[in-house]
Amino acid sequence: MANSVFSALGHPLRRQVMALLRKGPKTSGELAEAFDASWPTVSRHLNVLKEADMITAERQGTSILYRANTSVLEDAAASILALIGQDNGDDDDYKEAAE
Amino acid sequence: MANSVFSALGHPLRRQVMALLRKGPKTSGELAEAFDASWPTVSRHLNVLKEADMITAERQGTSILYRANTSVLEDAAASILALIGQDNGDDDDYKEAAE
DNA sequence: ATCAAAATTAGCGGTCAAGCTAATTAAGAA
DNA sequence: TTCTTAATTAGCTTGACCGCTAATTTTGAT
Repeated sequence: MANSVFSALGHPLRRQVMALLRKGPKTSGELAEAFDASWPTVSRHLNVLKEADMITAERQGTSILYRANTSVLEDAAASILALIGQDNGDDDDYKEAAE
Repeated sequence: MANSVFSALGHPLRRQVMALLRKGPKTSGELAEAFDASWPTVSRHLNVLKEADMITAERQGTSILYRANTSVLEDAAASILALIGQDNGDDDDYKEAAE
């Protein structure tokens, strides 16, 4: 969902995780070592990304492999562009519409 | 900056404000009436958007006109696409890089 | 069964976001 | 000046987020 994806992107560490995963899957340990933050802290950020469906986790023996889910990011970019597109969505009243 | 833009997009009311402003400038009052939230609440959301440089405010007599700043959203969309692009940014170590 | 490594969960303290009502500023009209 | 309307700021409460250390789970090896 849009809320969780944009909120997840709001933290620089999480954007950097996505940038790292762009180049291929990585284990939690590899990701944790790439940052100054403690391992539990990185792990929690990974969980935020997973909740937003931006990454997938797969057990690989003793480690867990994370992969980026690029389609969610494509959708996010598209929804931003829709916000500034000229195609007219002509309703003006958002009362009761907020989640 | 990326942090504030994505965080701002994390709230549905703020995305809806941007969607409304896509169709032309509006006063704070017009925006406040479009939502269920109280006027002060909407006003604070507008301030978040302004801090993120996503809108501009201009006094117009007794009202204040808000306009969308589309270039910031274009940049945001581009930076998401960069996160999933194939062009190789070959550094793997984000230690000390987090803000 | 035991041990070590990988990773998450629990728990704590501090800060920040979100909503409201009430009070205050700013501008224009009478 | 005084009054009304537009909008923000102030103050408060609630809940979420962020970082850490310590404890727990899970897997695989001995």
